[in-house]
Formats: sequence, C-alpha cells, structure tokens
Amino acid sequence: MRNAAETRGKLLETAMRLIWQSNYSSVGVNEICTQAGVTKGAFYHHFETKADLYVAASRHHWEMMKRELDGIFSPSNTAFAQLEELIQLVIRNQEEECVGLDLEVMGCPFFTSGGQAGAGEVKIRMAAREMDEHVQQYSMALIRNLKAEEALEGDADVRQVARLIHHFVQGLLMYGRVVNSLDAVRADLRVGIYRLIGLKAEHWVQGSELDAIAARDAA
Amino acid sequence: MRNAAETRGKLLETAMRLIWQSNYSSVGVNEICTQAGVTKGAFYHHFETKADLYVAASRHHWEMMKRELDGIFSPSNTAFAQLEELIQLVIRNQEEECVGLDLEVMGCPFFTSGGQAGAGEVKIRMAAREMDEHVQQYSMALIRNLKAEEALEGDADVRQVARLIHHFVQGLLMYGRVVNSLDAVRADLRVGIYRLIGLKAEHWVQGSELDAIAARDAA
DNA sequence: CGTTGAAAATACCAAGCGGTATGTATAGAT
DNA sequence: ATCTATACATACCGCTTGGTATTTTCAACG
Repeated sequence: MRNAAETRGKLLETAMRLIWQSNYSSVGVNEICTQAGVTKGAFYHHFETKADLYVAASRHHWEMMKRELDGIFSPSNTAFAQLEELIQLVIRNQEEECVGLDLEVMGCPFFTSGGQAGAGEVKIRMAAREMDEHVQQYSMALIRNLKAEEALEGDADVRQVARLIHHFVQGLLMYGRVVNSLDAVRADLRVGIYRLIGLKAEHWVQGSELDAIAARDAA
Repeated sequence: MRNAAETRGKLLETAMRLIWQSNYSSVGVNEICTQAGVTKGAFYHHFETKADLYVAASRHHWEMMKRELDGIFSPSNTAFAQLEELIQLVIRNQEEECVGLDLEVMGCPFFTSGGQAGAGEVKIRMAAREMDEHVQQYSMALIRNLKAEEALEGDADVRQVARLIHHFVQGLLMYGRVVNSLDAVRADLRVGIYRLIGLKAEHWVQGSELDAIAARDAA
C-alpha cells in the first residue's frame, strides 16, 4: 500500500526520539504524529494505544543497539577491547543522540521511562525490565571474559557485578542529564566501572593511553 | 488566618508524595489539591505555578532528610557506623515511603523527576541538581572519615568517589523500582558501595554480621 | 475494469490540563 | 465596630489529552 512499513517505522523512531528527549507522559500522541508527518488515523491504524507504541518502539530501538553490541562482543575482540569499546559506545551514543538539541546527555530511554512509570503503567515498566535483562546479558559476558583472562581481583559473582555496572551506568547517565554535561559522564564512567568489576590496577587505561585513544578516534 | 502554614504544608507533602509515586508531568494540580483536601484557589494562593510548588516541595523534603542525615553523621558515630547507618537509611526510607502502596521501591523523588525533565522544565532540573549537591556533601564527609581511619584501599579522589556512590545508588533505586523489588536493592546496595569506595576487605560487613544487624533492628 | 481490503485522512469526543478571575470568609489591627 | 489584608472557594477559561467513528485514497488481484 502507501508504504505501511515506512509509516510504522517513522512512528517508532519519532516516538522514541521525543520520549527520550522529555518523557513518556509528557509527549502526546498528537505531537508524535505531527513530528512523524503522519495523521492520527495512521497512528491508531498501526498501534492500539500509546503504550503499545512505546513497547514497540523500545523493541525497535533495542534491535539497533543489539547490532552495535554484537559487533563489540565479537570473539575477535579481547575482553579488554570489549570493555574499552563498550565504554566508548556509551559516550558515543549520547553524543549522537544529542546533535541539534540543547541537551548534552539523554540517558537511557527505557530505563528513564520505566523508572518513572507509576504503578498503573505496567506495560512501560515491563518494557524497561525487558531491556535491562538484555543489556545485563552482555555485561555478564564481558565480566566472564575478563575473569577468564584473570584481569579481575577476587572472584565476584558475575551476575551481581553485571547488575552493579548496570545500576551505576544508569545512575551516571541520569546524573549527566540533570547537570546537562557529557563531560560529567566521561569523568566518572570508566573509573566507576573499573572499581565495580574490580579490574586489576595493571589493566587500568588512563592518562597518556586515553589521549592516544582520543587521537585514534579523531582520525 | 485559617492556618495557612498547615495548608501550605499539606500541599507540599501531598505533592511530593504523588509526584514520587508517579512523576511530575502526570500528576495534575487538580489531583494534588483533591488529595490534600484543598481547593485550587488555595493552591494558587500559595504557589505561582505547579513547578514552583515542586521546587518548594523538594526543599521541604530535603529539610527532613537533612535532619536524619545529621543524626547519622554525628561525630559520636565512627566512620564505619556512619556507613552502615547510611546503607540502612536508604533501605528504611524506601520501606517507609511504600507502606500502603503496591510499589516496593519509590526511588529518589528529586533525581527521578530531574532526570526525566525535558529541556523546557529548567526549574525541575535545577531542583534535582540542588538536592544532588546536598547529598554529595554528606557522601564526601563519609569518605573522608573512612579515609582518616585508613579503611580504604589506595587514595581515591574523595569528590569523585562521592559522585560514583551517588550514581550507583540512584541507578540501583531506579532499578529496584522497575523490577518492583526492595530485595533487589538490598542485594546490591552494600556490595556496590563497598566496591566503589574501595573498602578494605577486612571491614566488609557480611553473612552472620548482617543477621546480627537484622536481629538488632527487629528489636 | 471492477472489486476488495489495507492504509491513511478528517472530524470529532469527553475528560483533563494548567491557570485565572472573581467572589467570600475570617483574623487581626485600628 | 469598622476596615483591611490574607486565606480560601467557585466557576470558568482556552487548550490539549488519548482515543474513536467515519470517510477517503490507493495498490494489488481476479
């Protein structure tokens, strides 16, 4: 027909973008439609409710993030490279999402919405939970890999450390959003993760190495 | 007159409670007034806008939290006792706020709202920032005290570690809210903080000691 | 070509939003 | 007793909300 897939996709991406910028309850269906260049008729043809759109948009967004993550967690990367690339992905993601906006940090769309969903909005909370579980699987894989390379102090519970990292990163991104500073995120992201996973001191990347990384990234 | 202070106080507390339960943008002025047993005329007599009420409610809430914190950080407590009591305060706060609700974790009201405030709602973000700075002062004091007792590995930047803890706790509380489980918070709160501050292993409270603490608390 | 069914547009709804205008009641000073 | 400023109540404003009902457009198929 008149390209239903494209209309649907536009709604998904527009919704995620707008909700990410502010929040679920303050973004209206009308605004989503307007920004997507679509009428309300089209909206309610594709989605039953606003909440359903949000759930679909969450999954859609995850599919794209998953591709990036799978690239990072390719077995062709060492555990250290995986960790480093993951750290930089977090920063880069924020940079990319914020171009053209007066925000420097957006945070995580799933978590942000899920964490503020009231008792009523069960679907929203469930979506956030779903995403959290996905992400934690990747964190767990990373920690296992680091453990295998004997890069960690002690022998922590893999699942727990994965959660700790998750909590920390989410909190940090939120903080970055509150103070509206990506540098605030950069300042704490790496060291927080290092401390939580108990990375042996000899593997800490810092100082001149960081400059080298920055230079390589710029190229 | 007809007890303006009480009316104002009721509005402040009701607003904080409702917004905490769901979020700033989905709680209406009407609902706040109804729940507070006050009419809209009274509301707009005491506050210019909904945002102003929120800022006032934030400060009001902080005043009460400050009292609790000052008790914990009394010089009559050792640094270890301060840490321990702080951990338990976080849990207890959540327990108390949730009685009668179908939520197990509420998170932090300032941060939750501030982190989701759009680019427009500057006042809300500022309020969150204000509260964050208050809390971090206490965290910094704690870390300095622990450092003075030589309880920490290495010599980390006090201010940074205070931030790390802040990020972690906020993220954890948010997570607890998403999965709606206070046990999820209990499971990770202590160990996350220990790892971030680099508490020497010999000072870790765990296992049987935790049971003892629980028993003492129950009494 | 005509039919059919998905896709999309238009118009509309009751309910709620934040905020205001105006009126009334009451406590305290004169 | 009167006056006044504060504290509150009522009614209303224009606008937006999520959602629906109805109609129109259009591509694919027989």
